Amino acid sequence: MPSSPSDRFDPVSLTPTKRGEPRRLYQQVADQIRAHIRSGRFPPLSRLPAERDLAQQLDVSRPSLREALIALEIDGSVDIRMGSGIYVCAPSEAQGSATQALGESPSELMQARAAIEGATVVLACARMTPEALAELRQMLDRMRSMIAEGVTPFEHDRAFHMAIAQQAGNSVLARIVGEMFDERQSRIAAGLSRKYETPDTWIAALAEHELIYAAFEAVDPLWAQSAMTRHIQLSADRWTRDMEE
Amino acid sequence: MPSSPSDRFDPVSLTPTKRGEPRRLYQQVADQIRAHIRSGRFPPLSRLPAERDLAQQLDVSRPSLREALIALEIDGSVDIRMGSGIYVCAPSEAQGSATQALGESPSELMQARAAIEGATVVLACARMTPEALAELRQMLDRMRSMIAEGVTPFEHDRAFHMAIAQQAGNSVLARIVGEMFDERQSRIAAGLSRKYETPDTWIAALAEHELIYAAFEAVDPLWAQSAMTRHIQLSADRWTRDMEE
DNA sequence: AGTCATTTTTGGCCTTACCAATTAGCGCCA
DNA sequence: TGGCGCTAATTGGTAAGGCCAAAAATGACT
Repeated sequence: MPSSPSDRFDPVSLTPTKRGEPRRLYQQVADQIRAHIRSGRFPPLSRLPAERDLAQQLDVSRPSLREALIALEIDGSVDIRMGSGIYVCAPSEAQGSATQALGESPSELMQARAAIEGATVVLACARMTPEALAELRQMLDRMRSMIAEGVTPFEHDRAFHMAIAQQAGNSVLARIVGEMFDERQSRIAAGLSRKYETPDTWIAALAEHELIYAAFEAVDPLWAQSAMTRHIQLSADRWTRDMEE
Repeated sequence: MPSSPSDRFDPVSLTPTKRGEPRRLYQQVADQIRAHIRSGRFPPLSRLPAERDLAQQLDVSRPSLREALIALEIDGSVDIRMGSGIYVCAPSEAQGSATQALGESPSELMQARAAIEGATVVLACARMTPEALAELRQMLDRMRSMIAEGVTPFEHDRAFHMAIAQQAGNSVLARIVGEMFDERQSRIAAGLSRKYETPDTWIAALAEHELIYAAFEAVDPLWAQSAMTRHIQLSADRWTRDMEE
């Protein structure tokens, strides 16, 4: 057996993060709402849309949204008043996992990701093993087949970056890489243009992933670094381009 | 039947405390499960009944039970494994929400700092200005004079690192650098050895800072990067050495 | 008999649809 | 003007079903 005796627990932030691929839906939704709050679209003390409407806007079912709201209620981000509505708590007591300051633009986020993940791949390259390489290969293959089927490989994209960060053998770095990835995802969902999901952009992203993989296979840290940096840069370009259309 | 609207004076746990009578159902259910765990009916590491069965036993619907389970998952009481079951966490690391640090060793923290700040100085080097350089110079001079007076220049050390991160022109990076610096400081304070503050270690740290400054002055990104990486590495060495004495 | 691949079963994940309970606003009437 | 009751809006909770992942049972092959 592969015997995965070493996962579970890991309550890194307030929201449990499993290294396993599929993040549960309520966590993703909670992140999205948190991002909306931070971005100012849901100002403090304001009431957000009704459960049903919000569920539709975020494209999830109402029970899933309710689960996300419970998570947000527990960490003090929102206040749910029966029969009245859901209200954003004053930021003073919102001590949720990632209380970030405003003024962090998407491009800055991506630049920071490029810098940090660029440094991470160098470490990962030094500790790369045949097993980890095979795991990355498998992820890319599944990503490719999903694209062919017209499905958006959101989670596989995340899993690829996380697997590399994990391979760097530093749980602090892995945590930060994961948090920054989620932050981007949340903001993409926030600007609900979602043209981002056209097959073309995913094909391009896959090709860049392949390049990173090739660098790992060649055990070439500098190549891996530049490939990762370039991938995130291009990803940012695609993102902003789609947003402004 | 589940409702029993007005009994249950049991405002335990960290669940939101509302004075209003009708506590939400998921909170009541979560409390029931917590009680069962404490009473030994659900021993640690055991698997509790399947969702469907448990919902029936507690006489609530499945969505309500799931909401309760999410609350328990967030505060670390249970671990939900898809396709496998719901398991009671070991009491050691249950509760206490903000237990972020577990599994993140000090050496990992410092390695992550070295990687991230190493990448940050490269960006900062590219945007370095005479004004920023003068500011760094001033910080180092004040640091030197404080050491001479036998005062520990804690804040100036932080300010030096933060000024560089700021100069990189990326607020996301600056935030992360600050958070990681503070994380180390808090852990130093936790392990109350504090021999760390001997003048010798500060003199060494100052010399390393001077080296970083010299690299900036020469506008040599690679030199700056290696100087910063080395500084953090040596800093980690001093720290761990002092800790184990 | 032992081992590996395959199938079946278990169990969590998510959705649609429905009804009930509560609150807030509005108009009505004294 | 002020209180009262009604209605619409909104959250609370339930039921049933399909889907997918993980473990357990099965069977074929060596």
